[in-house]
Amino acid sequence: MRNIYDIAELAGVSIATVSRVVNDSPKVSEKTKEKVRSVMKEYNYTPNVFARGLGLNSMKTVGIICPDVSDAYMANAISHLEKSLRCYGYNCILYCSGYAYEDKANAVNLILQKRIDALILVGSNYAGDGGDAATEYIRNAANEIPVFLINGYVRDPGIYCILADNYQAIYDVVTDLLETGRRQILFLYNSTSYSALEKIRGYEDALKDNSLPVQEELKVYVPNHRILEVRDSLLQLSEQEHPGFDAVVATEDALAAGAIKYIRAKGLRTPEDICVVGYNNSELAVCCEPELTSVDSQGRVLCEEAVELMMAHLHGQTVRHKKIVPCHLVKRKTTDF
Amino acid sequence: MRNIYDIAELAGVSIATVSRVVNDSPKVSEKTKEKVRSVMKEYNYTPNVFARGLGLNSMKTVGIICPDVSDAYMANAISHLEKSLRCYGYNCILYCSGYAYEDKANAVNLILQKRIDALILVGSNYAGDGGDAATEYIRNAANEIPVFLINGYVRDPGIYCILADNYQAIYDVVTDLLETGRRQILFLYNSTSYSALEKIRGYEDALKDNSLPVQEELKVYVPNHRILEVRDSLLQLSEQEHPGFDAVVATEDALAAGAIKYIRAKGLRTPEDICVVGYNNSELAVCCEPELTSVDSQGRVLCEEAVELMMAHLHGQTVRHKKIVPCHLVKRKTTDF
DNA sequence: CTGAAAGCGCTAACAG
DNA sequence: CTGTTAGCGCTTTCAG
Repeated sequence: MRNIYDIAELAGVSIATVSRVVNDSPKVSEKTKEKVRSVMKEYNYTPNVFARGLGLNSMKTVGIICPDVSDAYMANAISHLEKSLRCYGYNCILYCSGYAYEDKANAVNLILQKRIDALILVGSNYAGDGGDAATEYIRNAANEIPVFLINGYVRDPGIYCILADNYQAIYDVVTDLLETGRRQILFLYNSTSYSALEKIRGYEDALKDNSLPVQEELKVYVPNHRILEVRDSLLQLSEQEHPGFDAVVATEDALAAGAIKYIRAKGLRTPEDICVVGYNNSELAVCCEPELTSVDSQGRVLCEEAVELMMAHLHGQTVRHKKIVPCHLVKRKTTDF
Repeated sequence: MRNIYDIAELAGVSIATVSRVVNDSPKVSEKTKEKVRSVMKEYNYTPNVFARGLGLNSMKTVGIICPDVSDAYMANAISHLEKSLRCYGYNCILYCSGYAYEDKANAVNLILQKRIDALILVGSNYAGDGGDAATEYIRNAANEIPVFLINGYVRDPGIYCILADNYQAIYDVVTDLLETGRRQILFLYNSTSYSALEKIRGYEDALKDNSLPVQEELKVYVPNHRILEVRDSLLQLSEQEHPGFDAVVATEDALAAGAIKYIRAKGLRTPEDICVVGYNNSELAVCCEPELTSVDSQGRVLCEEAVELMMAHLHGQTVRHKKIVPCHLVKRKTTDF
């Protein structure tokens, strides 16, 4: 493995010139550039990233943290982020933090020490429930490097938020459901993250705007997203005194899949007896039987926007702190509109 | 942001001592360690990773390449790898390469420049079909740093392979199917990667060992893993002259899910008319209706083994070049055994 | 346009 | 046990 001195000698120039060629500086004659480049090629020279990092205090690397890559939504997001970042010549270092506050804060602190150029937090879990205490570590991080939240929101300088319009998406879905005559709409969720809160708000507002009461029993929380467990929770619910429902709006496809399993277990039909709407438009949606109507939360768009914003910021431009991307409902067979 | 000189001065020692404390060298008195540590804490000092990398020529980072993190199997693997590696204090840099040969080779070359300590290639796509030309870039990489293949196999020094016993898994499944009287077993695959080849071999051997012929029409290749497209391929097949089948063994749950959709579309029943067995035991398996019997390919175990091997190797121990992990069939409702 | 030289912050002999 | 010092390979003034 040769270094810059070798190349300089081989090319008959100084290391400064080699460095300039590597960085494509305009103040080197095309002729010397040619010469140096050919030598670099011949000896298969690649600059040492550490030394480079030391000098520039940057390794063209951005940190990505998500609670769990094995979650389909996040995996998808990371896939898009990685791709977009690479287009700009940036690498990704990945950290899966888990969901606990302490673990998340810890992950952020650890990854900051890697001298990354920017930090991306995937998933609205990082915004907590919007409370100040829950986001302190994010604000600290933003003091050192720009922080980008995918689908989270923290209002503070240095923090940039790219969000799907989850409020509107749910508002619209519930409104649609109401219009087709559904009256008992179950809201099924498994998180109280920022975006979950937004979805709840959309649900409630749609009801209110149609002069319908918000029934607490119709907002049901399940502790995870395992399909069969969701089904069982619902089954259990139906054995207690529960008002019953003729539609379910879920904050995630897996929950909706659980609802479909429930409907089947009860010998009911969808959409006739109960409509179901999922969220994220994942593989699960089409795997369901019947196939699930689901809102597409535009993960790819969010990620691409985030990277674009980041690049603008890194190049010294001032960028907006918040960007909202509309969702899109993909109608399949579990709804009758 | 302070550096080692500041800390040295503040603590009244030399930078060498600070460095030793940072690296927890045993040849520093507890007393000075205490002192230095307290100063580091007080001023919130963290060593510069670049300078450190320059000196040690390592940043405790391993490169992970997979064709596509948005694939459930790979996302899962990466989740486990990341977790295990972090336990040993290693970071991950991630690269999603896509499936094309050139892109894969390119990814490997790019990531090598990052001076990673080891490289992990996730998915048997990296072994190609076992041909020499298809793995040249892997062997090149292994010349510089140890390479670990998750579910791939390349026999060459410096390359370590951790594999699920896919051959045996399929062999056993097919044998089970045969024992319950199935005779026309469709083998559904969408790749000719190393592990896919192993699975085919398991399928063929099981037939042969039961004195049954291998019918080429029963090995059907589909170009992707989109559930509905798989269904359509099968539907199309049934419209042509095709021997028909009473069981399907798929190399991936999504393909099996497609088969289930097909069965439903034809108005048939599973398992009565057609048994279905999937692979990887993913979320999709339980989302299917009825729930899918699936081979658990032990992704977590594979990854943990890989990291363990890697650490042993990095610590100078000699480790075996190949490790095979048995699979495990998870029986659900699409089979009658 | 090109070169010389001073760091960047840390590690690792080498001396005490 | 502790300090001195010479790099690690590159970037970047500052002169020419």
